[in-house]
Parts: sequence; structure tokens; C-alpha cells
Amino acid sequence: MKPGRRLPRAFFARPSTDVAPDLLGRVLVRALPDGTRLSARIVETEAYGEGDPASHSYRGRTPRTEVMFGPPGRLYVYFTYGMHFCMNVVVGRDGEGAAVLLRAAEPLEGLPAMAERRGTDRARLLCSGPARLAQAFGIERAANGADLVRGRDLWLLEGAPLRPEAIVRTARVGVRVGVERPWRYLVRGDPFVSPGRPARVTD
DNA sequence: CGTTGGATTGGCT
DNA sequence: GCCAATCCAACGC
Repeated sequence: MKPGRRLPRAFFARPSTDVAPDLLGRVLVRALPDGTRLSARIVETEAYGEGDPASHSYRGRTPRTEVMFGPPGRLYVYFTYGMHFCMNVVVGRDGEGAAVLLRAAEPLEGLPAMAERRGTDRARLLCSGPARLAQAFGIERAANGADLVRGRDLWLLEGAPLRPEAIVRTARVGVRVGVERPWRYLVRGDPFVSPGRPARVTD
């Protein structure tokens, strides 16, 4: 698989429910300060948008969600459960609070570096879950707001998008409201999808 | 200012 | 399957 070029700004300037499934099969790349290159093929995402009670942007702009309301193509990182970071790609128009949560990926390059951060060698456990993925890539508070289109530390390559038939849509994982929206997207049968179980499946 | 619970994970029963 | 870990944003007073 040829990873191809970087995804352009226009890719992200669309509704979260368009971008989320289109991110499957794309390749997330990180250039670490020491020169190590990490990459992984995205296999699971979730869409969050305006008027969505499960979205952090639902109650308007706050210091935490400011990046979500900014221009598309940037990274939105949040801290949760007192110990985990999760990463999102900001989408939609500037001023609109929308993003796509990156939930799982298949490690491609830099597995030893990922294993060191994750504390395990097992490939399935490196990036299969939103907090695991962020930890494997060394994404923390400092990466919040990073530009994926022009930045030199983190970006997304075209990779190979999935055919619609290869994409499964289910309810989102871990949300208590907005459960009725089937906005979790995953690659059908992919072993690197997270173990998180949605409240309701619409496969 | 005090309270509440979270877009999770991993270890233990 | 259950639950603790561990911080802090958001909200209510």
C-alpha cells in the first residue's frame, strides 16, 4: 500500500459524519523529536458535531473546547478519567464545533517505540482504543491545536480509503447521551478495532 | 467554592 | 463482569 500524499485542508472542511468514515484506511504519521517515525492505519473513528449532546462542543465554546471551534485540520486533545489523553481531528467550518475521535489503528512503523510507551509488545494492544492510540503516539496536552495539514510533527497521509461495503457503522462507545446516533465507524472484521462495546449496534 | 462524573483502561473476582 | 485509578472541566450555589 502506497501511503500517498498528505490529506489537504479541504478534506477536513466537511461534516464530521462525512470525514469520520473517510478517515478509515488513512495513515497517521508522527515524527518524534529523536527522529523516530511512527505510523498507523486508522481502523476506527467516531463523529461528534453541532447539536450533538455527546459532543464536548455541545455547551458552546470553553477553554477546553476552543480548538474544536477553530479551523479544520487541527488536532483536538482532551484529558479524561484523570489519566488518559484522546485525540480528535477538528472538522467542519471555522467557528463550528465538530471533530472526529480517532479510536483505533493498526501499527505500521515505529512499533518498538510504541511498545515502550504502552508497556506491552502485543501489536493488538498498541493502538486499539482512543487512549492507547494517543499514548502510543506520545500525544499529550502539548499537541492540542497542532496543525495536521502543515505541521512537521504529526500529519495524515491518503493511504487507501475503504469501500462503503467494508465499513461498519455502530453506536458510539462510552457515551450516555446521543447514543441513538450511529456515528462510530470501523473497518469490517479488522483485528485492530478497539474492544470498546457500543450501547446499541446497528450493523 | 464544592460537587460530580467523564468520548478509558487494566487488573482482579 | 466489576471497579479503582486519578485529575479536572463544567456547573450549581
